[in-house]
Amino acid sequence: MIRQTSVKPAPAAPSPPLVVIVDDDPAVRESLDSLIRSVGLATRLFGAPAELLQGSLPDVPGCIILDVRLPGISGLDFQDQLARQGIALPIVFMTGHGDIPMTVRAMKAGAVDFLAKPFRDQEMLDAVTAAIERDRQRRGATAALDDLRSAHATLTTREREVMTHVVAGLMNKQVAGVLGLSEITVKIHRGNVMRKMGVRTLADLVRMAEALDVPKP
Amino acid sequence: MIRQTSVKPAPAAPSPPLVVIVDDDPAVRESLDSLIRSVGLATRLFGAPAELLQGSLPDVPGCIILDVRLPGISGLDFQDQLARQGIALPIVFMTGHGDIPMTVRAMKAGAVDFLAKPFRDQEMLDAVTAAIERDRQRRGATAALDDLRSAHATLTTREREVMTHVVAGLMNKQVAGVLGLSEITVKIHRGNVMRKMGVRTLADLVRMAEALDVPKP
DNA sequence: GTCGCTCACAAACCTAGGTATGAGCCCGAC
DNA sequence: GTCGGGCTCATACCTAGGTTTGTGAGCGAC
Repeated sequence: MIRQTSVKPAPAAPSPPLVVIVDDDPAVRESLDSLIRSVGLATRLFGAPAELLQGSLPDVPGCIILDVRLPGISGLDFQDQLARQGIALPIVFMTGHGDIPMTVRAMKAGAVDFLAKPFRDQEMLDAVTAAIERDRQRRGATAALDDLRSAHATLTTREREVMTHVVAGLMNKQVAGVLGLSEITVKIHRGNVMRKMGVRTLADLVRMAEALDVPKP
Repeated sequence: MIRQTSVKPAPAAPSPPLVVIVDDDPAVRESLDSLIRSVGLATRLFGAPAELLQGSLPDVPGCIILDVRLPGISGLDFQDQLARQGIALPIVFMTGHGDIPMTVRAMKAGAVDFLAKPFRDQEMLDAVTAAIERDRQRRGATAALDDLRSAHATLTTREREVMTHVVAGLMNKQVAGVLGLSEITVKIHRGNVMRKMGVRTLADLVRMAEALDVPKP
C-alpha cells in the first residue's frame, strides 16, 4: 500500500499515547493521572464532559477513561454523544454504583471495559493498554482508507462512472455501451483512473474499490 | 454471487428459528419455553450443558439462552467451550446472582445480552430476536464463504499458485517467470481457475480471493 | 498394464487492453 | 476573449489475455 501522506511538519519525537480521564472527583483524577503517567503514557484531565468537547485532542493513539456518573450527563449518554460526533476513541468505564444493565449497554455500545470500583491498578492498566491498542488498529485502518478516499476524490464524474463499471467486471466495450460512449473514450478514462488512483493493475483497482465500497452499478 | 449449493432433500417447509434453553431449574425452563413458543419459535430444553454437546442441532438460525450458574460448569466457561468447539450460536445470558465482571466477560466474549433476573418477558424476547438476527447474518456470510471455499478446494496445487499470483496483479508472463513455467501454461491454468471458480472476469476472481483471504505471494 | 488426472508446452488465432497523436466541443474562470 | 479542464472520438500500433488443438511425461488407482 502506498501511503500518500500530506505534507506535515515532520514530528521528530513520536508522542506517547494519550489517556483522557473524565471524572468529577479531583482525588480520583489525580490518582488515575499518576497511575497512567507511571507507565509512560500522557494524560489529559477533565472534570466534566463539556470540557472535553471544547478543546481538540492531539492526533495520537489514545483512549478515554470515563466515570459513569458525571455532572450533568450520564457517562453512557456521553458515550453515545461522542459516537455521534465521530469521536471514536475507545472508552474504559469505571463506576462506583454500576449495575448489570448499565454494563450491558456500555459494552454493546463498544466500550472496551467496564470496571467496578474499587479496581486494582493493574486492571485499569490492562484495560487502558487494550483500549490504546484498539485505537491504534482503528487509526491504521482509517489512515489507509483516507488516502484511498482522497485519491478517489480527484477523479472526475466520468472517471468514477467508468471505474465503477470496470471494477464490476465489464469489458471496455460494455462500459462504452452502458455509458453511451465509444470504446476508445472508455480506454482513456480508464487509463486516467489507473493513473490517478496510483495503481498499475486491475487487481489493485478492484481491491481499492472494495475498500472504498464503490457502489455497484 | 452464484450460490453453488450442494444437493439437498429440498426442505419444503422453512423451519422456525430454534432457541436452545439451558437452565438447571425445571420451572425456569418451562416458563421460558412457553414464552418463546408463544411467539412462534421452536425450543430445545437442557438441564445441563453436557446434554447440549451430545445431541446435534438442526441447521436453522437460532440462539442459546444460558443461565450463568449451571451444574458442574460456569455458563461463562461453557461459552468459551462452545466457541472452541466452533458452535457459534449467539448467547443470551441470564442470571440471578450476576455481577459486573461476569457481565463484562460475557459481553467481551460475544454474548448478545446479559439479563439479570428478574427480567421482563419483553426484554428476553427482544434479546432473543436480536440474537437470532445475528445468527441469520452469520449463517448467510458463512454459507457464501463455504461455497467459495469448496470451489477453491477443487483447484489443483498449480492452479492455486497461479491464482495467487494472478490476483496479486502479475501478468501471465510474470507468473510464468516466478513459477518457472511458460506463459502458455500459465494461461491454461488461469483459464482452469476461472472456470472452476465460476467467474468470468478478473474483477470477480479478485473479490473471491479477498473473501477467501488467499495468501499474498 | 492401462485408465484417468495433473502438469507442461507449442502453434495458431482471435479478442481485449493500453497508449500516443491529433482534434473538436463546451464551459467556467480570469 | 481566451485559457484550461473536462469530455469526446479517430487512427494507428503494440501488448496482454484467452481458447483450441495436439503432444507428451509422470503417477496413483484399479
